[in-house]
Amino acid sequence: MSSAPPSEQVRVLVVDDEPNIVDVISMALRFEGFEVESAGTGADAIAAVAARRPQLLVLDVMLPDFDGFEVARRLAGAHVDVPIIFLTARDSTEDKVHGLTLGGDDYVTKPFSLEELVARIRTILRRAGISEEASSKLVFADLELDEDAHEVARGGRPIDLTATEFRLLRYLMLNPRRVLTRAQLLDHVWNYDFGGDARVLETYISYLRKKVDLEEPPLIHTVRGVGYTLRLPRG
Amino acid sequence: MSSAPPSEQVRVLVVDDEPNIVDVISMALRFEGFEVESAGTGADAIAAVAARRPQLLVLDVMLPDFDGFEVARRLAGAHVDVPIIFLTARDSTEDKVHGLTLGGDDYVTKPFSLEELVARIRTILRRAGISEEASSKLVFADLELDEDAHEVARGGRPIDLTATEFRLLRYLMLNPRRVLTRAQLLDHVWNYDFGGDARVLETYISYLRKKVDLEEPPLIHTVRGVGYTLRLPRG
DNA sequence: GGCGAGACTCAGCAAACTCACAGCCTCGGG
DNA sequence: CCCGAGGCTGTGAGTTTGCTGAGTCTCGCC
Repeated sequence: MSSAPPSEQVRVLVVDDEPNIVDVISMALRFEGFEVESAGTGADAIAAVAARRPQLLVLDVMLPDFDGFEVARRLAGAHVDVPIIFLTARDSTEDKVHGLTLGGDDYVTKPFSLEELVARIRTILRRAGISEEASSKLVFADLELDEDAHEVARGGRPIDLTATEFRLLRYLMLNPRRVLTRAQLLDHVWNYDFGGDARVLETYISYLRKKVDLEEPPLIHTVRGVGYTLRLPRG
Repeated sequence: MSSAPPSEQVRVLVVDDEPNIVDVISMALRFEGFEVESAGTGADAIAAVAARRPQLLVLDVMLPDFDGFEVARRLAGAHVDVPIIFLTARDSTEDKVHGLTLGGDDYVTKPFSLEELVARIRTILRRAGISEEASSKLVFADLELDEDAHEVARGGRPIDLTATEFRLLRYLMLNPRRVLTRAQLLDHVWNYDFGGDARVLETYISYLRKKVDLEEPPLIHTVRGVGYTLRLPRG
């Protein structure tokens, strides 16, 4: 939603054996302007990489034939140098992934929010020089958010945000002046399997306001019956 | 109504097993300049998509054979990439819809107002680049309404409207210079199952006038015995 | 194992909104 | 000019919606 697709779309290969996950990720990435292929096994993944030469892999570590690390190893062995984002469960396999962020790679633990995944993808593409966008900074009025450094400042004064607060603010800043519905915010900022009380959103808006909007002109506005928006006070 | 149909009409497929709902939606959309097909079951829907290649689906989640999500899944499986607006009841199924705003998709909970539905359709077509209109702004004389930002201004001065006032004004602005009957206004702006006193309409016209039409040339005009219209004073 | 931070739930309060109603006003026909 | 139907608007009740402080639970860290 944020941006129009560039003249040349970036090709991404999504590898996961759960069709639901593949669907959700594919939809979101297509919508973000990526060209998406998918595969369900390690073997398919390697074949698809050879055939389509994607510029980035989103790769589940848990695959029916051999695991994601093995896929990465084989690609490296074949001198295919493509950045990878690993999807991992929040369990023991998480440890194995730790060393991976050393290369161009990164990982995201399931369940994740789509915002999270897209942000990682953008970061990696930027680092790899593939993306069109050079900056990792979002700016609205005197509010700044650095996606890479995970830093936020208002009027130059740094602000500490928790992970959820950060994601929420980032999504708002990606869509300034547009009213985002509760559904959109919940879908993008919370994990894809979040099934809880929708009122969390209000709680976090409240938190954000207390940290970000205490001073001067408030930027976070409620649009009753619709949702929230980031904008300068009017008139 | 709003605008002359583009050289090529946008094709919409409406899927619902309640003939009443299909009729109401179809009529409204045809009136808005869409080319409308309909189907009553999931199987029919898939066949119709294959045969007619609609550019958008309005899809009830509750269908006699298999549900709307399944239809979506099968279409995705067949690599048919068509945006979908799901119709859902305000109950447990509402939860399942969670995640749908991720892709190009969206949902509307029953009972909805036709204005609501049409607004969502326009937004999605705009986002998907299918619509002829790139802008989310409606303009009539010095009155402006931004659908994305949910902002209204008269002569540059911002105006605060409630949700209902906003829908009513939007419907008027979508049909400038045309006289809209009370029935049309009630049907489009209020939920289709609204059973209350038709005099609400007058109340809201009154509200709107106080907010929008206080200054200079009044734009909202009563056509006695018929309805209301948005136009410049004649003479 | 205890502690603290963060994520989420919950409930009560406050404000805003929707709608009904009723009396007044206006328009247009006779 | 008078009258009636149709339209307008102030008042207020009932409901919805949103905000916030307090509490629970989990998890990582010491």
